[in-house]
Amino acid sequence: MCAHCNYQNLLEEAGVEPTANRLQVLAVIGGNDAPLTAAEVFSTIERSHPINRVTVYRILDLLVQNRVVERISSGGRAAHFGLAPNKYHAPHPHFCCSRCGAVICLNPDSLSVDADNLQKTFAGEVSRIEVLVEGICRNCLKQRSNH
Amino acid sequence: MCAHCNYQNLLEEAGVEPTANRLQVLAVIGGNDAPLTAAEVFSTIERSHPINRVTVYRILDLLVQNRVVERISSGGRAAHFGLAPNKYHAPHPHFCCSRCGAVICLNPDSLSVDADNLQKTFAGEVSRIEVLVEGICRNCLKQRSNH
DNA sequence: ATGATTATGCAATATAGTTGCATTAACAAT
DNA sequence: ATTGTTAATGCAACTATATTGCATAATCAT
Repeated sequence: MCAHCNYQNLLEEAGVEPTANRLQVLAVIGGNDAPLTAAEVFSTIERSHPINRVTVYRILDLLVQNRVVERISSGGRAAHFGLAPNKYHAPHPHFCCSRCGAVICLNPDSLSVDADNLQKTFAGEVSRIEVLVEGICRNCLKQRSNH
Repeated sequence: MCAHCNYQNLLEEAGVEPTANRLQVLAVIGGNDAPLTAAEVFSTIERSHPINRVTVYRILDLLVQNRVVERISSGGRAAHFGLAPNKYHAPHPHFCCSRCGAVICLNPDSLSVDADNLQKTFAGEVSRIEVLVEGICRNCLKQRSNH
């Protein structure tokens, strides 16, 4: 759904063989405006094309490993997957509704994180900073005020 | 382990009946410098006092609900639990080692988050902002350089 | 004591993810 | 074309984590 993203190129640039299944997984994730769970990716693909659940998990791992896809820890149990930041997609925080479990991408500049001090006080190697905003989404707020 | 925290008071102020099990759970969490999984809390308590696994889950839910304890989404599968921010404990980011799974509390001012724009662009109700730093911890870095 | 409410225990179940091994596909070297 | 090699996928079984429903025990106000 993103005009800039050629999924075939994304995979090749990451050094990942662009098989049909991998392209499907990536297209489903890239075509969604909110990050999806593995189960959602699986059932979406399955509607049009037979694929195994385990294959989806393995492809997701592979794509996360190669930074094509980003694993987002939602408040709930299942991880969510979205396109990893790249030259067309700025890193951005995610919102998790603690009522309905929805995961939503927030505006990249709705929050700014200053990590300058981190290097000074922490001895590990940092690869990624994830910001998770928790609360009640608009829909759930509406429903709650209804009674 | 925290001189300021009286667990009994913490529970009472939160409106939670301070039963023996709840005090144990809270003491184990408060007495640890890094957030623990439910399984870790359970097995720690179990060593000195019989308790059911499910009870631990229920108490953790209750304490999270009442903001005595904070649920931290680590990179891995199991949630981690630490003391929720209160007047003696500033909110702080957490580090997750993607190699060994360790979860570590970072310095409260190692990262600063500016959420001013969030209200302007987001219609939900925000209750909490969680910052998760992912990477390789010091120990794993050492081990890796050993061969 | 009696009854109501809350907390805990126990067994069963659900959910998410992983593993081991078999099969198939892709492709290079004869 | 045939063979061998590697990579990708499928399938079944399994593991880890968390949740549920219902029974029992504890607590507390009458």
